[in-house]
Amino acid sequence: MPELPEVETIRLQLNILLSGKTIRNIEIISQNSFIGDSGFFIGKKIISLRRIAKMLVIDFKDTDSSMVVHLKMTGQLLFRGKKEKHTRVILHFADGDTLYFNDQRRFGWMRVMDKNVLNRYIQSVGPDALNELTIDHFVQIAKSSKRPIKLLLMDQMKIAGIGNIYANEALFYSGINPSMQAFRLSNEQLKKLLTSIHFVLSNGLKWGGASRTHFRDAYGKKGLVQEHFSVYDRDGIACPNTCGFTVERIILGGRGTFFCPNCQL
DNA sequence: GGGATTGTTTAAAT
DNA sequence: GATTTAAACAATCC
Repeated sequence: MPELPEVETIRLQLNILLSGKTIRNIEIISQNSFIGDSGFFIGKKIISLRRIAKMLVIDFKDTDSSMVVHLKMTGQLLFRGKKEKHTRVILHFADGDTLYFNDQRRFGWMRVMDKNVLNRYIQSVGPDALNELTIDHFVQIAKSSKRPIKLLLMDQMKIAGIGNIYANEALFYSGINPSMQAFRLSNEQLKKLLTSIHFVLSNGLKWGGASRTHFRDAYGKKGLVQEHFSVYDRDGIACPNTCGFTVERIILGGRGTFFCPNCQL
């Protein structure tokens, strides 16, 4: 479930913990969890970590390839972890430190990615929802789409970093129905929505991410966002605005969608 | 044992 | 051709 705040939480931690370290060995426990030749990174030194949309990019000195990680639903990256049932890959560093990649459902992956391939991907994703998205660009994106606004928010090719949790929450804070066609929203509504997006994402980061089920930070700690959910995973529970209605759950684009039918029109 | 779960990709449809 | 929708996929839990 890691979305922008969760991945960014881990990136900030690992950037400090791993920068300067040299890979001694990569232990692959589940073959499918590491794509490409892991041997490529042995002896290579980490420069720093980047986040592209929901992916983590580890850059190394003197190479044209990076190590890219996608946590998908249940992935975890634990610094100095220990081997457990769902450990898929272990990075061993020259100084004896370790990084464990655990992934219960094995949807996530680590891979070797050539700079050209990575740059092509970077070109294809939209502006980062937290750091790059301007109101002008947001209006332009919204006005040119007939899709329900929630699906547009979650489309990484249009806007990068927002997943199901933060899409639902941002729409609640801006009082917009998730099914509303994007181009029908007024400039005023879009402005409010962008403010809400920045609000829920920066709060998500402040609280260390959402750990409803699997998410843990690099130290194995849970985030606190789930204690602040307004609508996500709260169907049948009273609207936080105490308007007298309860949160409803519908399916939109095949995904669970939560909203207050009274406060979000 | 079927349905729900996620983000991404690919194919099909408009 | 571009935009949009649907299905498929990875694997596991309840």
